[in-house]
Amino acid sequence: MNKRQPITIKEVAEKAGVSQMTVSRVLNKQKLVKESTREKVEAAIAALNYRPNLMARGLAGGRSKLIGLAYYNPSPSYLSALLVSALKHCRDLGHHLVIEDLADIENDSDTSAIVKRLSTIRLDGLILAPPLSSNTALLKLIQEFGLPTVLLGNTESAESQSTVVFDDTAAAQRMTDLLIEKGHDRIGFICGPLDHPSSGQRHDGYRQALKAAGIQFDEALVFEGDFTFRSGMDIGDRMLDLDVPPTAIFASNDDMAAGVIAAAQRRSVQVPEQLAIVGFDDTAIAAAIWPRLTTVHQPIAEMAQDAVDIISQVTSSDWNGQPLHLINNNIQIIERESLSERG
Amino acid sequence: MNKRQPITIKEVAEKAGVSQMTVSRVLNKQKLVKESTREKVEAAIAALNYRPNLMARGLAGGRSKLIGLAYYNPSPSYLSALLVSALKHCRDLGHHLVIEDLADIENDSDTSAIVKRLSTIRLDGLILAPPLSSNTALLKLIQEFGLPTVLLGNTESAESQSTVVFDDTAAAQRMTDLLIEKGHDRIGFICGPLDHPSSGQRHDGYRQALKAAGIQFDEALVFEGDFTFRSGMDIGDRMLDLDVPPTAIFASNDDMAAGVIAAAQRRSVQVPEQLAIVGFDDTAIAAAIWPRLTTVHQPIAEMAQDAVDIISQVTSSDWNGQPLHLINNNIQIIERESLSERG
DNA sequence: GTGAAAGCGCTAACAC
DNA sequence: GTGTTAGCGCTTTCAC
Repeated sequence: MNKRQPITIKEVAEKAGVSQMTVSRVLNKQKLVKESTREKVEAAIAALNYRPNLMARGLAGGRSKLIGLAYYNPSPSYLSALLVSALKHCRDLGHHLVIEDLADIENDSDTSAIVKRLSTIRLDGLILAPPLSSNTALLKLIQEFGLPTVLLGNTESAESQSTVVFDDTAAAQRMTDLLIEKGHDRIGFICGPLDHPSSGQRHDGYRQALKAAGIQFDEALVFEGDFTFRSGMDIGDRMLDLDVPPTAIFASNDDMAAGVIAAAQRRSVQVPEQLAIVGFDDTAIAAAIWPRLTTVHQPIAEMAQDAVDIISQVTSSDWNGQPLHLINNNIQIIERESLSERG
Repeated sequence: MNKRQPITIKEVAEKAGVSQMTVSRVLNKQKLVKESTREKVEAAIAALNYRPNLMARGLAGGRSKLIGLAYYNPSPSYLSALLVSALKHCRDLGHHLVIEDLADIENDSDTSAIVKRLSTIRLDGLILAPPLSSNTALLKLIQEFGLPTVLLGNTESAESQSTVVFDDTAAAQRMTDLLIEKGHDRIGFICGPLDHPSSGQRHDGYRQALKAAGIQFDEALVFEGDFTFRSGMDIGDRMLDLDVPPTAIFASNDDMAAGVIAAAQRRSVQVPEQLAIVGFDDTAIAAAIWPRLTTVHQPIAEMAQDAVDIISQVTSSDWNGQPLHLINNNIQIIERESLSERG
């Protein structure tokens, strides 16, 4: 068909018998166009099968319709969940997602290299997944650069940038409560990497629940993992090697919980009869192992959608300049087979 | 710093005391610039911290530096592997990845809507993940549209579009050989969805290996799954309910193999002692369960990289117009705990 | 409510 | 080797 000669706004204007400007107005859904004119233009657009050129729009106007999503060393399952949802919502809103894997962000010069890289694409906005969202050096550079940004997950810093967060503390507390309710009082905890603020918060939630239940906190039952299956398995082994092993283990994400299950199965410890194991996030892996994980459902999809919405709003002309802060309070515990009443 | 007033090529040209064109040549690494001039320009670029504007480049020249990656209903683990590698290679080559989830591609009108959507972004090229790469209606439309495309995974159609494929048949045959070698002769097979050409090929490889070993093919041992964990678990249950269950099960991907392991564990069938289970792909889940999966390593990362390379080549000026066809023969079986010598 | 002119930042094609 | 002249397709003024 239209092999390498795409229809332009000019041709649409001619066909509709109006000026380019009017077509542009229709395209941008501006209100100051007479209904009959709008219809004529829309007919011409449809007839010619016209598609606006994103590049030209980006150059001339402000918006590029491109939203960046940057991450660093994510858990694959978290990333997929994030991507799929962000993508879907972008599509609905007519945006496109540009993915940036900020793999080599180790020192300050890397950080500025990344900002440079981001600045050649003319992103309308940027979504930062944890733990990037708490990398203050990066945040500062991006802000200087003036790119609207949404921070995902808890961050200590940013009042000045929009955020979408989950109440990790409350969620971890709820999960620990459940464990206690099921009769456990010797509960191991696997913490996430400390560069994720949510790691500390999940740990806090765990401790608060213990305290509320009058259970003595035992440092020997807390280990730090790195969110990988592998680390969960290693730590599971170490916990089971303790003189008095825990009767339940709460891992700060599903991958590590799956690792603990593997460690238990390898040494024929029955789950959940001899050892209950619970996770956090409710990503795909939680239901893809046996026994399936009881886990905290983190509404990653909703949060991704909110992040896209915020960029979309911030980009629009009627925007008061204030950053938005969304707290997602949709805390749910998904109960599956990896936790049962303690016999 | 440069809040909303980015440096342009003009300023660089002034600072370096040359014309915009010369700066442009340096930017595009063209050879016809005197070394001393090039150095001057590069110094100016560095001093001003200049970043070219992608939109302007895309509008003026041909290239947008944007590569699309489209998929439909992928297994999350396959998708992550693909993404991570494609992303990394894009970065190395100075491209950016635009992800398109073609979720609602069910009928022909959806197909053309998608092509329209793709046409507003000015993609340099498009990578199609299976099973999109064998959707002939989509392929035809994209070709008419004239967008350079790389098809990932086996496709029946396309001689006219570039491809990057894996020898699924040979790989499945090798895996089946291994199973036979370990003493199995009653081997269940879980086929993938039939809209993936590779499903048929993996099945072929399985049958060819049986034939070569003189083992009678038994239709009752073949089931069709949909690449999900869930379907693997269901089919695992059905296989174990057979009057004479298989001693080994070969699933066409890792997620389904993990499902079979879960089904076995749920009914306390020992893996691999009572039932050996092997998968295909060697995605993250293969090593994230216990026992870990023996599986065919599909070089997804290499293939993604090749796909990006092809787009990059096809985009460049010295391109003879012929589609490229890469066959990846890097077949490896990763042996882990889910398969052992039959006792 | 609509149109005309100008130009966003860059590169193609041609000069010199 | 390098500079000049035109646009790429659209949106922003600012007229009418």
